[in-house]
Amino acid sequence: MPRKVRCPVASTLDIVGDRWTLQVVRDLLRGHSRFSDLRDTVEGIPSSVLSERLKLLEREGVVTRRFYTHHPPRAEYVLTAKGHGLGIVVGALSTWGEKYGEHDLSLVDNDCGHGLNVVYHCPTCERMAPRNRARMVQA
Amino acid sequence: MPRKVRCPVASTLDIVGDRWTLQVVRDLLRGHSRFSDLRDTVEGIPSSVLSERLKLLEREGVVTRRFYTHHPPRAEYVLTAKGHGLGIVVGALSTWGEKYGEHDLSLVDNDCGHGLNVVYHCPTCERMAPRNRARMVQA
DNA sequence: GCGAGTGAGTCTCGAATCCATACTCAGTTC
DNA sequence: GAACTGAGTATGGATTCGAGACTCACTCGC
Repeated sequence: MPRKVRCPVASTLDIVGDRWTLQVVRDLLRGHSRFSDLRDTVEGIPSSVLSERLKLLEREGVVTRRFYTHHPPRAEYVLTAKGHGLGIVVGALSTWGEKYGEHDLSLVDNDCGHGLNVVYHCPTCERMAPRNRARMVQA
Repeated sequence: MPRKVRCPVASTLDIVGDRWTLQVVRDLLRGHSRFSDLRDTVEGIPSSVLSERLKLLEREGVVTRRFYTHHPPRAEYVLTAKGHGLGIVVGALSTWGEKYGEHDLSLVDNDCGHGLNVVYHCPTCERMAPRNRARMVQA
């Protein structure tokens, strides 16, 4: 139960603030949707933890569970619009990780094939904002 | 000890994948730099956890510890360039949190005062990329 | 029809973290 | 010189994590 009104960073971290959840979201974004698929692609996750995280994400409206077979119950997990919104968080983590380490995955634009960054953008002025202009303020 | 070469999301989460670390970074970005200051602004953090996180962040080159008084040793923590790079991650969490809940803080452009978003950007083509064009690929 | 296999989890239990609270230590202020 | 402050450390019970075994309901090959 989150406290009444708080910092949006804190309340987001209540949901995704652990080592695994955003890796699950990453792989859901990449099109993996079945339990066993996620267990294999999210390296090192115990199935008990995966099971818990998926339940939490479902409660929070980030994924929906859909049965594609009922008779042996076989579920797949798909991101809601809210869940897709977490893509940019995963992208930001990826961008930072790519910059400061060597990895075998990277984030690219599917059209042009170039590497992508994540930047601040003011939708009102329709322009990008440099990082040092971003401030958190009391509403 | 991170395994050799991995997903940049996973290795970033090795450092910041917990409930507190990105809240500490958020407040460092807002200009809070002393231990007691952070303990008060990061709501609910136990001082032992804050102490541990700051040590980890220092080891990882995200913050540096600087003594502004030696005689009673008084330290302050400042973000490195690497640490400032995490700002965009905090921004992305904030943007998502603001969209899906009520809060009393929000992320704005310091110049124009409008609310900020976080978006993908291709630095090569110098244009923004819609979320659905972002892909993680094998390098 | 029967044994092996598979997908989607649950169970168990020792190990690692977390968190609240108390405490320390070196000055500083009243 | 008593109380306070800033910057942590220590302790110990509660919680969560993680590896692996287990379950359950089928399906497939023979």
